[in-house]
Amino acid sequence: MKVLLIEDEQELRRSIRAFLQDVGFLVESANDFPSAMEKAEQYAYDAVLVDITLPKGSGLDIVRMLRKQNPNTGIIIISAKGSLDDKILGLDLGADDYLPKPFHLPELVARLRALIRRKQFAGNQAIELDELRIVPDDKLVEVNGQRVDLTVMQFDLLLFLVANKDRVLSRTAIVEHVWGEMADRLDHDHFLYSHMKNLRKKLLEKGSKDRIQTVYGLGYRLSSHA
Amino acid sequence: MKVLLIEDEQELRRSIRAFLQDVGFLVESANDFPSAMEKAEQYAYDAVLVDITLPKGSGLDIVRMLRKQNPNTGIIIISAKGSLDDKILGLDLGADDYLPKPFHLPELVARLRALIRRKQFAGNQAIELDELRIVPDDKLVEVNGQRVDLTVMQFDLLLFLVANKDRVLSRTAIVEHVWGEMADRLDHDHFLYSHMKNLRKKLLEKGSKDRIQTVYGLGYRLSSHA
DNA sequence: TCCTCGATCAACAGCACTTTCATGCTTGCA
DNA sequence: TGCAAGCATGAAAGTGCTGTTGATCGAGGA
Repeated sequence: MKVLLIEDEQELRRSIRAFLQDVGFLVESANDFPSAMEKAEQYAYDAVLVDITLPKGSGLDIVRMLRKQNPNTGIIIISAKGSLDDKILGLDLGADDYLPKPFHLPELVARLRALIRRKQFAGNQAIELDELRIVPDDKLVEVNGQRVDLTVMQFDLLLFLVANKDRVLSRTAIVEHVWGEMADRLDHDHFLYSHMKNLRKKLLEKGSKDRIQTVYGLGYRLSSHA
Repeated sequence: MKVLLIEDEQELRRSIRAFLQDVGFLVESANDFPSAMEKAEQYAYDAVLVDITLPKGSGLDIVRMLRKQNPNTGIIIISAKGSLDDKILGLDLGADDYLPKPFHLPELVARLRALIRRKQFAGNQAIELDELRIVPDDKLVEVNGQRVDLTVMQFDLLLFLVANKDRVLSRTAIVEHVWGEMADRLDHDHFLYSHMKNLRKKLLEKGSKDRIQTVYGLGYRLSSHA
């Protein structure tokens, strides 16, 4: 996994780089706008981490260019400005995630991993698992060629399960990823039960295999070879 | 999270131990070289804190041994010698971090937590033993490619056995490591018998080799070359 | 405005897992 | 060989987790 790190503060750049390399990424880095642009144009990365405030330019321009050039590159904005505008603008331009400084490095790694996994399923490519077919961009799910109408929540839930197939996912992890920030509430589990039930029901009704398994005491797992 | 603390100064050892336990670590400690070596060899810890200057030996030898034995154990050197040589030597030998005395305990905890998290991310790899395959993060166990559904207890138990493969583990040690603090109020032997039985049964059912051996009067051992 | 549908939430019933218990088998040693 | 201690087994009790049902709430459409 190849990552481009665009960050002008030397100390931060070093620590991020070291940490990422520690956990197995290949890292290249750039410390100002021109060199970042050059590297970003020249090579294809799996993911790019970009600071918004750079010497001689704005990270937002890099985001714009990257997105135009290659839709498969994951883009995470890291920015000191906690400003909502920046966040919205960045995501509008096509960034995939936004991480305000200061952040914990393991958090960055987690998001990076999640992003790369997601990207593998992106594009307009369908994900196929025997009888199950999912087209993320079209929000389409089919079982044996027959369309299954899912609500947005159910769709996102299914996508997250499929993107992490054969892994046990904790309820907490699921809620955090699918419902995002509003996950602070207490009574997570019970409303997840309901959504799970509805999702399973709809899939089974259409004749899908019983792929979503409950792992007692841990969470859920979607099996690829049911 | 299990930590081994190797430190000869009694007062310091006590305060570190107390502090770490307060914030939720399970702590074992050793106060001289031989006993440290014994414990370090005997069990797999999540992390080891080791003082360089010890009675009857050097902490550096412990670092060397630990690193050779188990790449997944985090190692932090704590040393009064601020000498650069020691630091470099220690890190070269495979320690993950270096903390000169005197230090603040919260600082130690912070580094310890960071280290363990990093190690967990790095340790995302599967453990393979012929027909047996374990992916800790996915809570996945496979025998000849076929999934084995284990309960949480069974999984933790198996992981501990595998992490200490080819080593005889006493019942007490197993219970303490897998069940942690609540180990006191349990009827040790009897319920371990049950869990062992269930674990063996599930593995054998899927066609695994008979790896878990009973060592009469001592405990159990999981063989890597069954 | 009412109506419908989906999201959320609480309560309860059922079940899986854990732990204990009673019993019988195996091992090491005299 | 016999006996004590150590170990395995199956069954059953107890605990906590999960699925289900159904009520409430709010958004969007008629």
